[in-house]
Amino acid sequence: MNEFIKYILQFGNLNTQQIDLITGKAAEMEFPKDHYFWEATKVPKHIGFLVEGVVRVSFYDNKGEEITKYFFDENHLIKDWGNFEPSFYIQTVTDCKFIIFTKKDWKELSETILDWERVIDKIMTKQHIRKIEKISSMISQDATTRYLEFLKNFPNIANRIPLSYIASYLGITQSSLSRIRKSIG
Amino acid sequence: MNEFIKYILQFGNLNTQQIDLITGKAAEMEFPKDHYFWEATKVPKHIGFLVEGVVRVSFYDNKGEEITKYFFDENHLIKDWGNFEPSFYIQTVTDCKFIIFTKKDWKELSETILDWERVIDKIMTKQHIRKIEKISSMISQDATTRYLEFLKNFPNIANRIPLSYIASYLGITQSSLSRIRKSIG
DNA sequence: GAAAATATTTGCCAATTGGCAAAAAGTGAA
DNA sequence: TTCACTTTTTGCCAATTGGCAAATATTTTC
Repeated sequence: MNEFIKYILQFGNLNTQQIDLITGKAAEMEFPKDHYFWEATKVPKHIGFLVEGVVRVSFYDNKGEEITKYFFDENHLIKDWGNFEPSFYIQTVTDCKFIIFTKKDWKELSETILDWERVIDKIMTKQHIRKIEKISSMISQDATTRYLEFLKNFPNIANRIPLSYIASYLGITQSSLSRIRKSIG
Repeated sequence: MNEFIKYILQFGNLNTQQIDLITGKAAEMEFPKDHYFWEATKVPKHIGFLVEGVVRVSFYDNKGEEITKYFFDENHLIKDWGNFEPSFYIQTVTDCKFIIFTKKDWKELSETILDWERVIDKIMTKQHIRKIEKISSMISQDATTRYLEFLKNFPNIANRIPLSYIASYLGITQSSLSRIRKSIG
């Protein structure tokens, strides 16, 4: 929980009272590895702050192949969780710890804490920009470089999640990734 | 100018008075094709709304090659214009029409118009998300598909700007792009 | 633990793309 | 127009990646 507050405080000031209000509404939730939120969106349909673990977002392309679109890791705010395109799947790829807010509670925070929405916007903007940097730096790199980049970004999961997740994220085939892995030892 | 107001109004309500305030501070500026802002950042260092034309952002990679990182086209708000990494170049690739605000005027708008910053944040968020969609859909596509995608996004410039701009944007060599062009007629 | 199911690696060959250099085409200046 | 310069195209070959299928390896289930 402290992680979350600490994270928020980087983007704006909050007094003790406001912090208490937030923590009062925040619910910690843990999900095991491989949990799909898709069938279970009922609960965390609102806002989820990923405290620990890695999540991936995937979809099925027009060939029916499942493509990993993003990975999220620690300290990532997932807003509009329920508003992802319906064809997107959200899945934990490791055990995960979230902080969840219901829509109602979130609304109350917006109304009570001046600047709340602005702080959240700032966070989302930062996340978006980082994502753009990450993705666009992948273009024009060969597959090996992209994989090394992935290893840097997600050092702890490479050998614990299916190869296919990473391969589709990198935009290459499983076989190619397997060969790349071999070649870099 | 109307374009700009029309665009803003999609993201929030403004009354006549507010609109007048905005248009009073907005300066239309035109720049010819191939104008680099880099050496001339003095003027438009603040906020620029691209009304007409296409702009590209580029940088030099570690091999000393100039890479086109983004193209922007109509109805794009360039915020923090002066805050692009110093190593980035901004250049018009066609004749362009901008609406420019000075830092001072912009600040006044923020202070006078309630929600102004929030509206702008919404716009930036939308732009970021679109960019993420655009870029990430390019990964895992072969070069021909990426070029066709580029043609869809920027239908009017493909044959009017240097091949090298497009090639580096797509992450391929000029020769490859030349061959692709030939192959798709 | 054994069998079944799933995931990964490998082999083989084809398609794509890169690297380099030369040729061709286009552009601008005098 | 002609010459110099820049951009684009092409040829040639190498490196990378894809596609498919079979072989291994790993994980799950019973």
